[in-house]
Amino acid sequence: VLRVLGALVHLSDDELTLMRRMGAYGEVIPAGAALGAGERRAAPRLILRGWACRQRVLPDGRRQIFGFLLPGDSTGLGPDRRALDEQATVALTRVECIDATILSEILALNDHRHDGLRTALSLQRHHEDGWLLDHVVRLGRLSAVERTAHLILELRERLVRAGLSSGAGLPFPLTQEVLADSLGLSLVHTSRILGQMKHDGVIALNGGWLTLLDEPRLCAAAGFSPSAAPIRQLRTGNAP
Amino acid sequence: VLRVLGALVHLSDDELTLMRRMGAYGEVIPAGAALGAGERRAAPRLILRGWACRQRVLPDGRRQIFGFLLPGDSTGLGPDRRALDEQATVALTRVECIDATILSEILALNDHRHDGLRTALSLQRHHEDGWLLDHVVRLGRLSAVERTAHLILELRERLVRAGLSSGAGLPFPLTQEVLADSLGLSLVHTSRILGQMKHDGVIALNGGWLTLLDEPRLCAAAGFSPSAAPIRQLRTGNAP
DNA sequence: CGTGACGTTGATATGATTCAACTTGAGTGG
DNA sequence: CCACTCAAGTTGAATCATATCAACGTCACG
Repeated sequence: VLRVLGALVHLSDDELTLMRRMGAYGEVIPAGAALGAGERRAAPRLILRGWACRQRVLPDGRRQIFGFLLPGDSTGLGPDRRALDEQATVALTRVECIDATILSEILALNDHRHDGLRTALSLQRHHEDGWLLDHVVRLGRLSAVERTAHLILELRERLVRAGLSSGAGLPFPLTQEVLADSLGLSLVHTSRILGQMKHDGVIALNGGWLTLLDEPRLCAAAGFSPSAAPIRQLRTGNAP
Repeated sequence: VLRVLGALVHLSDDELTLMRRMGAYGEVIPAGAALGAGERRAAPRLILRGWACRQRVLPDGRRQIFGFLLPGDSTGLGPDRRALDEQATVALTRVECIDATILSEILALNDHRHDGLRTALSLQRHHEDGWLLDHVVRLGRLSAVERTAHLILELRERLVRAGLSSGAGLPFPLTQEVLADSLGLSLVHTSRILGQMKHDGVIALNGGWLTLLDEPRLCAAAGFSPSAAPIRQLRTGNAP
């Protein structure tokens, strides 16, 4: 599963052997537990299997999920501190991952032989930042259906790249509560939206597996289609 | 105004002279215009005066603002590509800024004499990422009043650091439309929220100047107060 | 055969949007 | 100096989207 990362972003040379040796630092985190819990400063980690999310919980219990970590994704790896990496990371399923502290130190040496890995990881961080921006747009400007469809499509794309989805179907271990806390919706409303999408024959969902039954319609529902709504003028004034 | 940046983050040595020389590359951007419009790839820029924002516009005209750039903030400066820097940046007021292409190239040389500047700028990027995460929480989990109050407080803190606010009042050149597109609300609703806050004597707003009349109440409204709402249990099941 | 996690569904409440009208104040040009 | 225009803000009424409350179904697991 680790070659996922290599394949996912870049060619690599004897970096592969380095990565394989990292396998020695594998660990397993049960669903619901935090990655790096109990550590003063969470160690960098590479996810081999399972899903996790980055989240923040408000004092009154409300939760907001910033994004998801899929197999092949990493956290804490990279030269500089990153705000996302400082948020709590929680396993949503059983997660198999690698403590990449050593890897991080090796990369910090700036050995040219590891340039490939460095750029690969930096590219990944860049992607994650991009997804975060998409997330902002979802939360700020998309309707509930649009948000849901859009997130599904994002996850599918990422899973396809990671070799975990053929395109028409994808593993989908997310609880509706998790989905809701990610999309900024209530649990109940999320359930209704999903129910509606199933009823409309756009998706099917059972046993943690999601199937795209009508991809064009799903894409359209994601809202980035042309002429989804009449162009909203930016304050036209009271002219005509 | 530029020493704002120096004071804002870090001590510096003869980097100051470097920065002063950068003044030669000053430019003025009228309100409403995009920073870096017409450039194939937007040049790095340092803002001396005025406000700008990073935004994305959907095909159907909806707009989402990711965050604001205040005097002392920069865009495009730093070793690696950054997703935020690749979004459109638009001047909200008349903006005086510096084309920092040269500065960027100088910093890329990794001359140790400029370590201070590099870390200062990297810190700033880190801050901006943090604000983006706050923004996600606002959009996803705060009510309209909470969002508004919270954003006001964030802007105040930043302006205080930049020496542009004494704490009780701050320049506030944002249109209600801009505010709405930032907070993920409609223009009309934003107007009502502001009106209500004024009516309640929490803030006063005129002529682009915002005054905090009742800071404790504003902080409370920002929602991060204890017991703002009954603790929401995470799916308690149907026990009692 | 309880118990708890997860999902679904209905009824109702509320927060936010939309549409539309009306102000106000700052230019601008006659 | 006044009429005109336009950007910005305000307000009311109707409507819609989403939240909340509450109940119930189902399945897995001890």
